[in-house]
Amino acid sequence: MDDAGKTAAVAQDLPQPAGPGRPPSTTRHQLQDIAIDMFSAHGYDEVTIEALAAAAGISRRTFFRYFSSKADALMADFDTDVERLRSVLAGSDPDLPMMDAIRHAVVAVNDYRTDDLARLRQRMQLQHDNPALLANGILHYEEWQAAVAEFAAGRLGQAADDLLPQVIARSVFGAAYAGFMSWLSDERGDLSPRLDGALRAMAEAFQA
Amino acid sequence: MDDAGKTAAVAQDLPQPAGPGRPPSTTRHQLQDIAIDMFSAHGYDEVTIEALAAAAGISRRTFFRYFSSKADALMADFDTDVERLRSVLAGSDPDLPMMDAIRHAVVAVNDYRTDDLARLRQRMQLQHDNPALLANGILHYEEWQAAVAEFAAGRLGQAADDLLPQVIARSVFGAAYAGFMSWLSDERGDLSPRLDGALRAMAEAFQA
DNA sequence: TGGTAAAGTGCACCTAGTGCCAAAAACCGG
DNA sequence: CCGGTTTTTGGCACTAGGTGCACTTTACCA
Repeated sequence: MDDAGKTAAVAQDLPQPAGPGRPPSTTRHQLQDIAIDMFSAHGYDEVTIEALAAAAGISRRTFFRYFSSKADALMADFDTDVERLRSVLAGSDPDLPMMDAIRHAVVAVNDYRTDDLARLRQRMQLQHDNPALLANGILHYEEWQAAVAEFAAGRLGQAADDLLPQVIARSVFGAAYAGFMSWLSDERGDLSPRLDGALRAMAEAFQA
Repeated sequence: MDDAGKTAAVAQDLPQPAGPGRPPSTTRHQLQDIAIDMFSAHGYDEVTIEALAAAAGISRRTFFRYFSSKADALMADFDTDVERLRSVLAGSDPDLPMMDAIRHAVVAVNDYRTDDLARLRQRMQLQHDNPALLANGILHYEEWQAAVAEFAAGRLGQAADDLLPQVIARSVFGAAYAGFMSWLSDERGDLSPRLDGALRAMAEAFQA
């Protein structure tokens, strides 16, 4: 399957067709990469949007055409991740118990290639170190939780904003996030087993 | 026990002793009340700190001596809530199963009096309606989760940042938050049963 | 009455974010 | 080759949150 995995995230950034009008000077991904590097190197607060835009060869004003906020520069592809989560959940085996289906989907969606994983680690590290990034991140995670809630609701024959689907979605997220943090604290560990372990641990913990 | 419950939160705002130096013009609670009212009435984004400070009879600069940010104006007493959670957890019956202890503590800490509950509802509503407030809130909730994680770690004989305590703390928070949201969506419902129900639902959901 | 400590205030300044409008750079049909 | 169209870019002015610093106000105490 070559680099089809990468394409999923980059695709919408490179619509080769090139219709009329002036072509974009850069892409969200390019900007994200620059942002990750600069934030990691000098600290989030110390990097002004001015400097970031300059490094990318665009103007300050143009930066805000690519991202609605400075913190969002790290969330370029997360929204597509949520889309992938949605589709994986939708296509999961109906005979599989709900929690297993969710766990498999979460692990599958986060099965990045090595270099993407390194990038993700940098991003999570920044988010872990800087409150502003964590705060902003949660706004995106709401969508992630909504995706899980909708799936759970479908399985349970309830509405997505009913108590049980929400409890499941939000506690699953919490467990998954703990898995991410655990992975982050280990210099050399794989993400998938951490996520799987975290979600299994939750299920087990609440049986005793 | 009269209004001892209220005192817990207000106490540190009214240190009657009055040592040397100029006495404060107001309190964090007063400011919070004003903020809740103004935000609810005109919308969070529309209320400038200038206006808020003016309504409280202080200067813009002074506002930032009470709160480190505009959004924090709604979090005046949350940090003391976390302290209460910590002490309730610490004093819980060692024979009680961990999850029961956590559930009881969470419910107990959120057993507000009627008027405080109305205030809490307003606060949660604002937080639900405004992304900036939700984002800021999560920063405080990290402390809440840390309190639960430390308790769980103690019970399990692990470190607070080990995987399992973190999974428990973060999933419990997720479930509790779902309980809060459920309570919020009902015009007339009690908070305690929602929280209790949410935490029980989580335990049950992960057994099947 | 003067001193000291704590709180308030004014001011200058930086940066994130937005609205508006003009300029640049691609494409198209003639 | 040219003018029109479309899309992105960029400059400019402006608002508002947040901070550092120096100074003033208001209390208590000796």
